[in-house]
Amino acid sequence: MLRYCSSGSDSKLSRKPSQLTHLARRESEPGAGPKARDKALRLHGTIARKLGISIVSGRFKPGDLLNGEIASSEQFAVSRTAYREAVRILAAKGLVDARPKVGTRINAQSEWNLLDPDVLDWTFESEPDLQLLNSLFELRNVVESAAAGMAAKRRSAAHLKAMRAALDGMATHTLATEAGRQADLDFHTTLLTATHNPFIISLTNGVNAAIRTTTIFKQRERPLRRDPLPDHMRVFEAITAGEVGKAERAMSELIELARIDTPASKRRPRKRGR
Amino acid sequence: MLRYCSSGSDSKLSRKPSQLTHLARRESEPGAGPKARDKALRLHGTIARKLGISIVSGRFKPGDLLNGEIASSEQFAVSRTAYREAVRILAAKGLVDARPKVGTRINAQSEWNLLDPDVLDWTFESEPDLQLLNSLFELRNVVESAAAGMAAKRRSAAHLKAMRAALDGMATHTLATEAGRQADLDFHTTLLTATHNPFIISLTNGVNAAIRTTTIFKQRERPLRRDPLPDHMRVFEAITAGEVGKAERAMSELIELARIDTPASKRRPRKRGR
DNA sequence: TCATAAAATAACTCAGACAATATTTCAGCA
DNA sequence: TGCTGAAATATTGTCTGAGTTATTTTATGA
Repeated sequence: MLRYCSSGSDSKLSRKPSQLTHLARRESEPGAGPKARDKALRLHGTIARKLGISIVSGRFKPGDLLNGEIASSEQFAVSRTAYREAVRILAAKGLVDARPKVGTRINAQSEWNLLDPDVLDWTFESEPDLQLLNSLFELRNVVESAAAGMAAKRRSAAHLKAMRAALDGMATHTLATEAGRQADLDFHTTLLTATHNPFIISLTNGVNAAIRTTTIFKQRERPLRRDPLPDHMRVFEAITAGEVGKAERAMSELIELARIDTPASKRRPRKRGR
Repeated sequence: MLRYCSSGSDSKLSRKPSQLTHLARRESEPGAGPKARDKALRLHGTIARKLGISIVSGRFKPGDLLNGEIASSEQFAVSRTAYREAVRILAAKGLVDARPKVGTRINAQSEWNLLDPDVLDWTFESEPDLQLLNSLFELRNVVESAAAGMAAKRRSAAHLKAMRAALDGMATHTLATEAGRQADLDFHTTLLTATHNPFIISLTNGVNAAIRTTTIFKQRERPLRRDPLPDHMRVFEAITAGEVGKAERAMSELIELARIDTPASKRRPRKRGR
């Protein structure tokens, strides 16, 4: 019996939300971790996030109808305005479809913008499903390997210089430090820039961000198995030499290494039976 | 349809239809304005589209501030509510960033969700920029070729059957008819389904839709150069035989053919200077 | 039976007020 | 002077309650 009603919640006022008390805020988090996730979400943003997680996690299923605006806004203890803006966000990402007289219906998964950064974030927020994570690495492998090949053809001297600097940064600081991770990110960002393909840049940026947070999140449990620096060096050398195939293969190895080091997906999914 | 939560709140208070005051009616445009491609876009959708096109087309540049909500809503002759929901859509797609006291700022292109179906649509709405279109075909080539390879490994008998049926449809009706184009779409959709990778499905669906409309739009100017059916057959045969590399190469050829047949990009852009 | 019109319902739009949030300004003090 | 912190300010954010529109369902008539 799923219900996202606030029945058990600490709603002070039963009805008449005239001056609603400040809802639970999610600022705190004084951790020294990356503030990337700290975006100062507003009311509509938090509700979109809640609903979005409920949808991508499967708690709400495609074809289901959300409750009406009045009912839903009351459940969340917000105004219809805020709730509607939240729904608007979800509709913009293809998760739902709102129509007069019909209601707000959850779309089929094929309609979702799965590669939207927020949707990716919500997807891997709760349960980093193993199957799904491997699918994401599969796509990343395809796209980023090709990107390395393009970079080998199209990189400029400035690109090479920036990548070398990033590798130096990775060497001095390790990946355990924030500075080291920043250098890693710089390397990949520069490589993508060298492709001169805005779509590949947009796609890979979002995907890597999602994977990175997933990785960081679980990182404490155990250290990296292998030093990723040599693999990065191989990619860099191939790009410097302008060897397309070599760059592609080196990047593919690098990503496969990253996949193996991502805790949630230890085993290779070779049981892809039909 | 199951509903979340109790449906107890059926507050049917008396809604007395008091005398109707005629509000300010927005100008009823005699069919000339926005129409055609949208399926019953509402007001906020229409404005989001207008603004979105202004942004992706470069009329509004990154870093610029949009006018304030009151000014903008007056400019569009809509309420602040509708305008705000439009901005919310754009923000959900990464095009803008709205913050109190600062205003609504247009993000850098690297922040945009370029692969969002709507953003793609808006991008190729006005001016199918040659460079950009080739970048999109480049991505499509990478991803969909790999998808064909995956399909060769993972397809089921049902997939093969559906693809064969689609090919038959393409043969009987030509691509000049709607039924033929539907069969073409079915073929590609089935192929993607066979990859079992939701991200690749989501990505390619959106990209192909954008390319398709661009192609269809310009189609009248001249007929196709070459019959695409043989190329499709080669892809199908390779997938049937389970030959990964062959399927990848065949799909790559197919996409290259499509690129060449897309009017906006006649010549190969080989001057990709660094 | 089918086409057409009326009713019902949900999202949609409107208007105006107030609140929250950053930026900017400026007073107070070392 | 130069710095710190509080207040003014401008903009988005949220709330309320009403009326409007689109779409489905039902009723009606030929």
